[in-house]
Amino acid sequence: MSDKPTTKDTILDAAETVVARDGSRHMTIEAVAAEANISKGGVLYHYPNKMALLQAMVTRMVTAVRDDIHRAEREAEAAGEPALPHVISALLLRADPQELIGNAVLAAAAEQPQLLDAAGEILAEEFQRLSDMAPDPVLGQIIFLALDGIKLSTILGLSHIKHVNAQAVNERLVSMTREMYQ
Amino acid sequence: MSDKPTTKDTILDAAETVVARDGSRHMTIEAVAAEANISKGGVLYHYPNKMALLQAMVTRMVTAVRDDIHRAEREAEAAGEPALPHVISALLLRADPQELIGNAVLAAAAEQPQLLDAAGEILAEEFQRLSDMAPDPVLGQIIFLALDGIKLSTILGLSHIKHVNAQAVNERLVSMTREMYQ
DNA sequence: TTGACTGTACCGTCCGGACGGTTTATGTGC
DNA sequence: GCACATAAACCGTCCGGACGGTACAGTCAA
Repeated sequence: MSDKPTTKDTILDAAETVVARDGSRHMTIEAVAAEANISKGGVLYHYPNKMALLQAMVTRMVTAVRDDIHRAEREAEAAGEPALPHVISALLLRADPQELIGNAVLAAAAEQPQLLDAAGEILAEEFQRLSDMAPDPVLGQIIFLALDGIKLSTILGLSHIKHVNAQAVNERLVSMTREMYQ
Repeated sequence: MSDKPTTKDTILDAAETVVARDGSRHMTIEAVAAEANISKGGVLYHYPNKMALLQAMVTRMVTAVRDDIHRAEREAEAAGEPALPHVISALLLRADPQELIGNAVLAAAAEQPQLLDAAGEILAEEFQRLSDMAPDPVLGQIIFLALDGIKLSTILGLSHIKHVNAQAVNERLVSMTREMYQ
């Protein structure tokens, strides 16, 4: 089931690669096709127009994040532990191929910011729900915001974190979460 | 001296408005010109090409942030207090016209990600220096990351914060900073 | 036979940028 | 106070190239 990625996913991967490397401005259908080793007609066969491609990029990202969250919650429940620390470290350790996921956000924001409205709603509800279940909801929010800061500045190439001991920051975020439960 | 904004600044404001409203993809020289009530030729008189315009947007943003930081540091020194809490609340309270500043980052990332390299270096050094002077540097980093999360998700229209008591988060970030010094 | 493509050609539109004007502001000499 | 010069600020138009999208004939494996 996980052997060969579908062509649709190959195309989405290629699109994210192009965005990360060249900027969303240069994410043209032709460029995506070339990156995916597919013809332009082939891309348009799977996604009838560019909007559909962007929508698919955003949807894939949101569901990937939500699945990670839910998986971490199930693991926590199975272990009889509070969910939040599991969720935080899951989100920190996300094995995004080359940190690519999230370039979907850039591409969508570039073409039409409203494309992100639905995604924003879903993620907002998710994070609201999670931080509300923390003993200290405000601190929970702050931790999620720090996660956003890490991810978004990485995507944008603002290298705050590069020079920093990222490992220390990660560990601290997890331990801060754990300490709320003591 | 501060009566009439220069045409150059009017153009930069217009560019940020367009990016925020229509997406960086639609930030064309014509669109910027229309927003600024200037002709296309007029824009190209002040910025010889689009790259120069983008560069100016980024530069203005970086210097604005740096100036805010330095001003807060001077105020803290004058009051004989530690700098960090002043800096944090200054950055939180930035009176960006409509939160526009920072769309420069989006526009630049869209056209050519390398445009942000220099800006990223400058901001990284600044934040490194600031968090190093905190009693707990890792916590300082985390607080700065939370600031990034707030600003960047606002720019991208990901509305995590909207539903949240933003006031409470802000106050908590400041008080967390203060508590480091006790 | 069908679905998943390839390849090429083409159209309409948009955009960056060049260019040649034209107006406006600022002196400068008398 | 005025004529004039000069440059800065700005306008309107045009061109070449790129891009999104369409169309369609052909390939090829299952």
